[in-house]
Formats: sequence, C-alpha cells, structure tokens
Amino acid sequence: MSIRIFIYDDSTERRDSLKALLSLDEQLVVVAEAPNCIHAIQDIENYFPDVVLMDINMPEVDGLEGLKRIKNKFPEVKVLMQTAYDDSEKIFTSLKNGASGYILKNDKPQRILQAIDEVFKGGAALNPAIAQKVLDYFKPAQRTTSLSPKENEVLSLLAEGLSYKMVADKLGVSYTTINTHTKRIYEKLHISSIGEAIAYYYKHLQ
Amino acid sequence: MSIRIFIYDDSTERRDSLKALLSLDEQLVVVAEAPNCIHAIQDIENYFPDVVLMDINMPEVDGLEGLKRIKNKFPEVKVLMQTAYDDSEKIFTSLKNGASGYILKNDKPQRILQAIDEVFKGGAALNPAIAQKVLDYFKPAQRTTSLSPKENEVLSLLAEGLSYKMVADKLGVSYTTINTHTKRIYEKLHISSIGEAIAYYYKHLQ
DNA sequence: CCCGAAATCCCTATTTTTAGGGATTTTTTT
DNA sequence: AAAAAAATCCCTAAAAATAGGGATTTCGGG
Repeated sequence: MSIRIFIYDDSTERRDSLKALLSLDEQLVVVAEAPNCIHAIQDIENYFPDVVLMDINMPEVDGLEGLKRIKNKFPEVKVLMQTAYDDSEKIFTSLKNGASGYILKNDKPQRILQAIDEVFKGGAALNPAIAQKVLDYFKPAQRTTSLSPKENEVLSLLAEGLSYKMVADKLGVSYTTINTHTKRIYEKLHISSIGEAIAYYYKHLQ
Repeated sequence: MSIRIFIYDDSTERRDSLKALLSLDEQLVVVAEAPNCIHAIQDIENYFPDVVLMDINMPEVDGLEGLKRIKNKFPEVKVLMQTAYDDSEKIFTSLKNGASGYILKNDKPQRILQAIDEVFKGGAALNPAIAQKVLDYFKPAQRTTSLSPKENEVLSLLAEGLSYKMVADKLGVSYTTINTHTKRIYEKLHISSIGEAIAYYYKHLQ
C-alpha cells in the first residue's frame, strides 16, 4: 500500500533532489513529474497520484492555476503546495482553492516526508510559520488599520448602503475605481461580499 | 403659450369629463387621449405633450408600466398619476419611476387643474393624503417593528455577512424563499439593496 | 533619483442580487 | 369559519457585484 506522488517543479535539480528524498521512504512512489502545469489534467488522468507536490512559481502555468484545475476536476487528489517564500496572498489563494497543505522549500526533509504522509491520511500539513499566518487572520485586530485612507472612505460609504455607482459619484471617480478599491478591501479583510464588508465595518470600525 | 396634455384612461366617460374640465382653462389643450398605454411611446412621439394625465388601472398595459416607458424614453415629459385609491405600493412605485405627482380621482376639479399647472412648472403635485404617506416613510419609527419574525431572522443573518445561499442553508429553506423574504424586507423598509438593509439593521435594530 | 504604496482607470467573464411576476400551505386573527 | 398574514417555493430577466487580469499616475521616503 504505497502513496503515489506527482511532482511539479520547474527546476530539474529540485525535482531530482525531491525524488532522492522520497525514495528514502519505501511507502512513497514518485509516479511522474513535470516542470509546469500546462498538462495538469492529463497528468492526473494518466498517473492518478494520491498526492501532488506542487511548486508555486513555475513558468507558463503556475502552481496556483494547476491547483485550481486539479481540485476542480479531481477533488480527491491531495495537493501539497511548496514554495520558497511565505507569501500571505498565495497561501490564502491556495487554501481557498483546496490545497491540503503548504510547506516551504527549506523545511527539513523529515518534515516534507511527514507532510506527505499527513495529507495522504486526510490531514492538513502547514509549515509552522504558515500556520501562524493563518491563525492571524482570525484575530481581526491588526487588520483594522490596514486599509488605506481611501479604502476606509469607500468602506464607510458602502456601509451607509450606497452602491458602487453612488460611491463613485460621491467621490467623483469612476465606477472601476470603486471596483478596484473594493477588491483591495476584500483582499485585505479576507472577505468576498459587500455584506461581510459592512458587517466588518459596524463590528470593528464603528 | 399653452400646456399640451395627453390623457390615458380606460373609461371614455372619465376621459370626456376630464376634457370638459380642462377646457375651462384656456391655457390647457388636450392634444390626444388613449384607453391604455400599449402605444405610449408612439403616442408621445406623435403628440409631444407637456403633461400626461395617467390613470393607473387600465387593461393591457397599465399606468405604472406606461409611466416607466414614457420616463425612460422622454424624461422631460411630466407624468401626473391619477387613481381611485391611495395604494401605498403604487404610490411608491410611481414616484420611484419618476412621476411628477399623484392625485386622486375624487379630488376637486380645481385641484386637478392646479396640479397640472404645478407639474408643468416643474413642481410636484401630491394629494394631501398621499403626501402624508410619503412623509410617513421618513420617520422610521413604525417601520421598526413591521418585519415579521422570519424576516427579522433573515435580515440579521444577512447583516452577519451571509449570502442568500448561506442563509437558506442555515435556515434549512430554499434559495427562493430567502429571495422572497428579502424582497418583502426591501418593500417594507423601502430600500433596494443588501447594503441599505445591513445599514438599517445596525442603525435601527442593533 | 528610485521604489513602493496609493489611487486611478480599463476589459472580460462569472456569480449574486434584485425585480417582477405567480402560487401554495400554514398560522393567526378576527 | 373566513380573512389576513406569514412562510414557503418557482420562473425569468436585468442589474449589480465579484474576480482576475492589466496599466498609468502621483506622491512620499529613503
């Protein structure tokens, strides 16, 4: 009873060292590899891995897009994201899109093997630094001040019940500007609707 | 310098008596008439009236629809709504759609002539009873308690930032039910967006 | 002087919400 | 018991919001 693994990484070197690492655990079998996600769907169809080790920064079709494609078509396949930096936005984009874990490239080898095992068993594997960031999003404190002056102004007008168009008129800018501000507000607050934005406003900013 | 008037009313009798009335004022000229709004656009194009006297209850295409069509294409034409009853919803639908006034059929003849004159000059003419209803909507007092228990529940969940779908799941009912509740909430509070609803919730119900 | 954050604007496509109907069943209230 | 109010569900179409890109300008600090 082995764990079938597919590796995506644009560096041949890196793929080789990963294969060397994984070969230490006889339960793990690297069934195939690729330098990017252009053929992600076919890859999965052909090799039906249990776990995908996914680098984020790859040319052509990157890991975030690959993750989406794979989870969309094969929700049962576990995808473990792997990158050099702990970029907050990418972490959340990944988790939102169904990643089973997020590890860093300089994590200890033992950690990586452990992570694969965890996600295969249905758990989630997060590098501790990543885990901290995730938890941070549940304490709204520091987010309060993260909005720019304009974003705060837009949010307060939305909280009055104004539509994008009305806010645009009131501030003398175009609709698209308000759309952009709102997108940034949603990004910063990690929400995705006007209702959540207004609830946030009255709960934390009022 | 006369005022060109178009009369919409399904009762021939009523149209005749209106024409008789309006002929008393030599400034007023009834340029044409129709028993409903099927050809409203063409009517206005052909006769370019200054003021339209619009009955609400007519077969085929009624006055509310006629109002919308006319104001949509010819915003400069004044439309004076006229009906037998002071139905709150129709009043608000009319005013929202750009009616210049709202009078009742049993208003005194003198009132009717006056109303036409007012709207022609760019003013608004409201029967006093109607005016009262309109003012009522600006005092939020009585609206506070007007929501049904379920409507209040739905509103409070929306105010938490939940989408229609999430509210539906949470309450174990279908999406369309929430849609309907929301429509009723908006009607009762005389608003028309989730933003206004949530603002109302935090300002008046919290 | 360069960099980065902030603010502005645009395009495209999808998802949600809103509006306008209609309709049935259950509860309450008279 | 009949009427009114509340709650449920459905359909369709239009409007608004959301998501994902990209891009330019301004302004303040290092």
